Amino acid sequence: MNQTVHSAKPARAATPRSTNVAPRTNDPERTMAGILQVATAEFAQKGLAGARIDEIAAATQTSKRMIYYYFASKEGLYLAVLEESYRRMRSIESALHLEDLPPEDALRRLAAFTFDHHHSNPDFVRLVMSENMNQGQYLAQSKQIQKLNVPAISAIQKLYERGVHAGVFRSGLDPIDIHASISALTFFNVSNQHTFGLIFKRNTQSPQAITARRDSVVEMVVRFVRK
Amino acid sequence: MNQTVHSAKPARAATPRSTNVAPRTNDPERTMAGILQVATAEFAQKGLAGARIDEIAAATQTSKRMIYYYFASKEGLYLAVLEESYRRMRSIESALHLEDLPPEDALRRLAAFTFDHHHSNPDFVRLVMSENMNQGQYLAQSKQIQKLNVPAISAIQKLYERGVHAGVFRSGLDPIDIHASISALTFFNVSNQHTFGLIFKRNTQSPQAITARRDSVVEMVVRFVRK
DNA sequence: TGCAAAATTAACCAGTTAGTACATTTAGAT
DNA sequence: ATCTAAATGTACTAACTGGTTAATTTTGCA
Repeated sequence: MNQTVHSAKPARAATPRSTNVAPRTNDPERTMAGILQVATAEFAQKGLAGARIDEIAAATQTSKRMIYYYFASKEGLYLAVLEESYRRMRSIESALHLEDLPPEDALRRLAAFTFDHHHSNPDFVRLVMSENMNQGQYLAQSKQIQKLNVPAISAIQKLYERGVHAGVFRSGLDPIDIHASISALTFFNVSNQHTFGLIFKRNTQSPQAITARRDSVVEMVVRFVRK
Repeated sequence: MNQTVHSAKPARAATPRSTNVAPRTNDPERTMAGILQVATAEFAQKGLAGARIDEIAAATQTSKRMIYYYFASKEGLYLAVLEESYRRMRSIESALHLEDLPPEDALRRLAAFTFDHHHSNPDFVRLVMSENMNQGQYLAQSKQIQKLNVPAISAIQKLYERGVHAGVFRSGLDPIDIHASISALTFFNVSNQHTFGLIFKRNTQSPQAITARRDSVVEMVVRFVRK
């Protein structure tokens, strides 16, 4: 499947060798990005052990050799995928502007947003599941990732403290604990959809079911902190 | 590692062939149970794709041949492990006697019990994670499993209805939705412990942390249904 | 323009892994 | 005691899979 790359760069007509074959164009960034994109889908779908380097290579516009050239090993590629996914995830989270809303509205918005966020990024959810199956051993190797948490917590912390001062939230709660509950409720909805749907014979992913579940999750979070 | 099996059955001194080698004793049930036990640990640890039949065989007192004799394939063994785990899990759940308690106490007990249940059965949690990575395709094949859900829901349903009639729970809630929330909060605590602990630099599994988290989960559930 | 480093390709390889062929032994029924 | 079916062990294999070797092409720069 080595089709012509419709790159932004113009395909120069360099040294036409034998036939009218398009010349190779070097584009490291595009090559890496392409590999990462394909690998993300593959690892999210099948996990680290289930993913196949050959299949990733086949779905790429480049070759297997390039994977090893840029990422050194299957594990190296997996870690790169993990880091990239976390980074993208956190960057989206930042633009929520919870400061402008009254505390309870802000909390509702945060919970609903997190719910939708997980729901519309199943690949991220599955990568996190996969990494937990690996006991977090790859994430533990990442120097970059462990810095990206502070903003998420500081947002919820500020919001919570505003609510306490305004007299609408009860005091003595732990922001990380609140965050854990929000994550649990919203993550599970995606991560366990298959077994849960199967056992309770419910379509948990219909638009109605999703809306109802989101409302329930938001309500649960709000009632937990409300005075 | 073919040591003598200390079976309940007496090792008959049948036809001493050449040396003083203990004679083989046929014990299908023990063989199957042994395979299942080892395979449960292996699949829970590494998932379907990561598990190795050779390693399972090596950890058993029997041979690889026996795995295929009784379970036909790696997938067959995996499904058997999944079914057995679900069955064991549900059977423990049944003896809770929630009927004897006032509704809110019963709900607290149910939530706390589920929390402890997941916490002390990480292999089960990991098998469910693994099966969700497989999109539930193996659980979907199981005829037996999908019957075991009714008791869990009917318990929570009765409890909830009692609470509504007693005027302590608000009405209009869906028992399965309540169950989903309890499951989410308790399951996540085990399933995502590695990535969560890593990112928030917390030991989420210390006795104190576990107790605090359980209290928080129970409180959250109760506040959700309370009037 | 020439050249060294970076980027890329294609073919290849050795170890692993699920699964099997075949011979043998045990258990229970007659 | 004999016989048959169930149970088991040993050794093997074909395909897969992560990774590599070695040669080639492109690119930026002096």
